[in-house]
Amino acid sequence: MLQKLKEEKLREILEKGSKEFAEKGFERASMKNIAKSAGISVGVLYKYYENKDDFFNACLEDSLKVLSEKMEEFISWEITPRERIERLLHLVLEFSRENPDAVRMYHEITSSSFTEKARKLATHIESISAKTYRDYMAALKEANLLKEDIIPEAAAFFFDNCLMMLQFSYNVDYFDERKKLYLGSVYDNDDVLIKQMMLMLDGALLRRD
Amino acid sequence: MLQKLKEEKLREILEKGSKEFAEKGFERASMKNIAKSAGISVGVLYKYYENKDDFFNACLEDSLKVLSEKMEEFISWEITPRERIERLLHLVLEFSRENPDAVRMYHEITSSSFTEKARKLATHIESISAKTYRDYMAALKEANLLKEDIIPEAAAFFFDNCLMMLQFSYNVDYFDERKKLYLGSVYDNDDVLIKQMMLMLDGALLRRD
Amino acid sequence: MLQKLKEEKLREILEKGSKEFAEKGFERASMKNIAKSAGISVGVLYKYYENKDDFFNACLEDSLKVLSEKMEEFISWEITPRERIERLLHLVLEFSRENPDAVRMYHEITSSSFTEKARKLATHIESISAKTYRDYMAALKEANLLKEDIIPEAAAFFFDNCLMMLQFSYNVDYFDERKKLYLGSVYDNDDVLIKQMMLMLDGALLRRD
Amino acid sequence: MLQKLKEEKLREILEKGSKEFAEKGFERASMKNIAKSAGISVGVLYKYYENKDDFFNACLEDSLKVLSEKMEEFISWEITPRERIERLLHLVLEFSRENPDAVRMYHEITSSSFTEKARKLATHIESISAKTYRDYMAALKEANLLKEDIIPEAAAFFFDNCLMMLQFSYNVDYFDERKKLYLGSVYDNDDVLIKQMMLMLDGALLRRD
DNA sequence: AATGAATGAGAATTCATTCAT
DNA sequence: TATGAATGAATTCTCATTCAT
Repeated sequence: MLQKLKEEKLREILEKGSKEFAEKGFERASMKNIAKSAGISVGVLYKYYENKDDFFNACLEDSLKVLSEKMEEFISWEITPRERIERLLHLVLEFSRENPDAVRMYHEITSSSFTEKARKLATHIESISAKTYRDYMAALKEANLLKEDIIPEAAAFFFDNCLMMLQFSYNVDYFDERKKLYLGSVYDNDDVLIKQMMLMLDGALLRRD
Repeated sequence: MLQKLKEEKLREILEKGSKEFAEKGFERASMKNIAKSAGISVGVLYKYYENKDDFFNACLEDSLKVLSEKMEEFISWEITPRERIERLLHLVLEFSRENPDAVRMYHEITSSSFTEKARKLATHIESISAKTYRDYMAALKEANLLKEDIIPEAAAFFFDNCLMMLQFSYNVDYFDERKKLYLGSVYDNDDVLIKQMMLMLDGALLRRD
Repeated sequence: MLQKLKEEKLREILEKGSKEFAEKGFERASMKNIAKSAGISVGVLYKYYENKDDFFNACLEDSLKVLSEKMEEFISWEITPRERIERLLHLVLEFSRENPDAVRMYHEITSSSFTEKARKLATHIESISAKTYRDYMAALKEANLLKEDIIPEAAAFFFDNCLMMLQFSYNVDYFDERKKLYLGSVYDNDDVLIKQMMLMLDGALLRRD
Repeated sequence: MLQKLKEEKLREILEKGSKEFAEKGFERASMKNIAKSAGISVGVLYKYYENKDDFFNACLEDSLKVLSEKMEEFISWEITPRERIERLLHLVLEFSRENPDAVRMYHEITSSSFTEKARKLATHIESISAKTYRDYMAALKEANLLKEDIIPEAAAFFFDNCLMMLQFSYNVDYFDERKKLYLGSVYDNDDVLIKQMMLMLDGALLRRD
């Protein structure tokens, strides 16, 4: 019972922390604020986490855990390449919608001057998706489904770039506004956008049958 | 003469400011540092600019000016669509190489919690490229060169997303490391990457002739 | 049995407390640390003692108790004045060796800004030795053994000063290093130092026979 | 004029700092308090000094400077050994009276857990007086004025111990009260005490002529 | 007009003390 | 009764901004 409560509290602390970091960025986020919004005292924050950096890493790790779990699914699907791309696009948007702060925190660490540890954490996640996508593209190549002339690694990079921008576009304020600039609020229709992305990624990567 | 001197000084101030902001991010950048590296006193900084935010905006504006100038060229070229894409990819990398701080500052404002003014400034630039790319895609459509089924606005968005990631990949530390994860240092060959991007963008956007 | 256990525990608490206070000084000593090293919770510490000050006083009192016991012995010895001085020097060093924390805590309260209570406690001990030494010097005077012209009270003060510095020199880091500065490690020989002190105290206080 | 003002201000800062450190000890002294009592903002304190430790060292150094200057005089006097001792006793009291905070700060660092730098500073001063006194005792020995059997180093140590206790007794609250315990307020007469100390030190160290 | 010393609000962090379990 | 998690006041230190010189 006590354990249960603790876990719930810990969860709330991480969530409120992620929220603050996602909204304000590392520097502008305030430990006092986070404590307040999580309904605890600063002391607790420093009981569980050594310092602000450490706490940020914990929030980040917590946020990215979900992401890497999703990634693992990706491999297991037994579907055609086109379906896979489509499903991944859906997955990405779904994840973004459910974990906006995760995406925002992720974007946050792409900013300059971050702790070694935060960097490593993010790079770890990246390396997972990098491997996943590279393997996938290599498999496509093997199956003669990848366009001739295209290097699998470059394809994987291109593919992830597109997905990353998609995520940012749905969660990071700046990119969201930018998306509207391009698509207007008319096309603020996820299905249309996904279909379009599908078409372009298909054309970019896959051999015409 | 005095005017001339001032302008040069102003130039240096903006450059040194952009450098500091690009390297350390807004919060970690220090007004004192900037003044020092520009060879002036903080007092002067505050004579020209109301506050840190205001000065950041000035640096950003200065950095992005070059970007929007380049953009205008884009429209004037009289070349085939494929050439245009290739040339743009080259242009983007060239710009990145010559103005790394511009790209980094640009990336900086994509971060959370920025001033209204900085946002507007960036949005202004974005709206220029958005219009440019949308017009271009519309023209392609008109000329029946854009792939059937593809909405020009979505194509423009997709296209700019790719270019943006390319810029970040060449200038923002985090994305640079990420690029290496995907491509390894083996493919750290700009020409190969550009050619690959070309192939994919071509396949994504343009009708098969 | 329970009482017995408690007493042992109390003993350990006081000892570990004295150790921490002696090593780190009042401010840097941590209640949590003390509790931990005594194998209890902070709650218990605050059950027995009102606050840090109060606990410090208890530790001090405990440490100084031994000192005042030793002092009482001093009076009972039936020996010549010279023997008495020599024996006291030995006693002081012995005490210092067996109760380094007591000496260090004693030194600690000589520092500025201590509680009224701690002050009173120490003053109480001091007043015992002051009386003891003054009585002794008065007795020497009576027996015409004290040097002519010397006021017994001044002699007692002088005598205790010497003993106090001796104690500090053997227990307080700073004074230990200082001792080495004067005597070098060559004379880091207690017997020689005591003999020398003897000679000087003898010459300072006692009438030439 | 500007320089003059600065120097005066600096002087006040160091004095107010020394006062606070002398009165409350390092830990209890508050930078905010010190700034306030010196009529400046905390920022100034941190402009001139890196941190609290650094500022403490500066205060200490400033306080001890006077002490080491006085020490140098000691060597130059051309007087008889007995006169020298007497004059030194006067000097010590005079210094104590004029620089009570210096003595208190000095006593403060004899407490546990101090910075390496503060330690070195104090040890430096100590080493000067150690050398001075040892040389002096060696010279006395040479001139056959030191008591037979007494080792000059031990004599120097003994001598400085007495002087140190004298200083503490006149400046550090605790030792001041202790002095009264021994001497009562009746003998709170410096001249008498000095004369008595003279007699005892003479008897302790010097050969009977 | 230029300087850079001074200001002081605000941030991170610590730790004696309390109190729910 | 014992525990140790939680509290929050207090402390050090930073840095954008001001303003006397």
